[in-house]
Amino acid sequence: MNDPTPRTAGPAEQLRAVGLRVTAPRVATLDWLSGHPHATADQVAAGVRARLGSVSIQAVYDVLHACAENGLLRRIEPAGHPARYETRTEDEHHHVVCRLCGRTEDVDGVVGADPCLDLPHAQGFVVDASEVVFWGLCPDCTEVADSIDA
Amino acid sequence: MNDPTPRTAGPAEQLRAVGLRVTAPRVATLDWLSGHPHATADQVAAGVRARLGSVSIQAVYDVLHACAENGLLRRIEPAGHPARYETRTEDEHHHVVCRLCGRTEDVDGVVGADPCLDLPHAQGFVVDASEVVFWGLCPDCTEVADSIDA
DNA sequence: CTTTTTGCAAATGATTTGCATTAAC
DNA sequence: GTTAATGCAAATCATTTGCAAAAAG
Repeated sequence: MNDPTPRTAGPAEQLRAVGLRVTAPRVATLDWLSGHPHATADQVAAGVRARLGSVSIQAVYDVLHACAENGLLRRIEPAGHPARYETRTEDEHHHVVCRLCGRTEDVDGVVGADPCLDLPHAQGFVVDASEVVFWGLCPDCTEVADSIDA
Repeated sequence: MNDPTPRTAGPAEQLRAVGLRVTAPRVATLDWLSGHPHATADQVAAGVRARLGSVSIQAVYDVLHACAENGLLRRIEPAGHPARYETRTEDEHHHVVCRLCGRTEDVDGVVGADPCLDLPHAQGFVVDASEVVFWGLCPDCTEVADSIDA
């Protein structure tokens, strides 16, 4: 109960824990994003505005950037699509991305602490992270693609 | 000798094989890129201009796009860095990318036809490709980072 | 009351697009 | 001679930056 940064800490506690000021846009962003994973900056802005009224898109970018820098958010940047953000930062999981609409979903269990992705050094690089993206079509876009082919 | 599209087909043959017109910018791009993998559009433009004289950057983009569309080039888009291109399209290999300078190198053998990356379906998606990027610092940037920390 | 955030406007960087000109086939 | 590829200028899109005003600690 008195754990300074419990697993289920609210946005305000999380922000304080990493030394960021607690502001309405930040709390609203973290809170909204926890219920809407893989949202784009625009979607976050819409969600935050629904709660707070007008918030500039630059402020949203600043919130997302500050939180990502401090480990409160994870940023996903699928090639050719706007970046997406999620609050799930604890575990290593990967993503499936739709080539057409950019819809992004989690992929669990496929690549865990897999030995095949352990690579401390390669070509003299000091590697600190590995990232897996699965590309394909989401259910909706598969339908659309099929109806065009037919 | 008479194989219409031999493994080691030159740029011109490769272009004809996929039904693209053979032009100087295209041949020069494919040829130069085969000796300079993981180059950016700007670098390709510089390389092509060294051989042909003035070639517009838009023409280079068009060449890269047309060739990538037709399987003659592979495009790599590391988050936060300009896209890079390579002529190695036959096999599934992955990449290490430097967080600072964007330098990109091949990673072989680590993730091949690995069972852990086989995923025909996920969340209802029809998956057609998986991509692995290893993030870190290249030898040069590691040195720079160390001298700053010190 | 000091420092960080926000808002607004303008800038940036990579890439794409429209259209007339030129070159491949 | 058609059709596709180039050059040039202008546009686009996501994101960043500079600076003054407002809010957090």
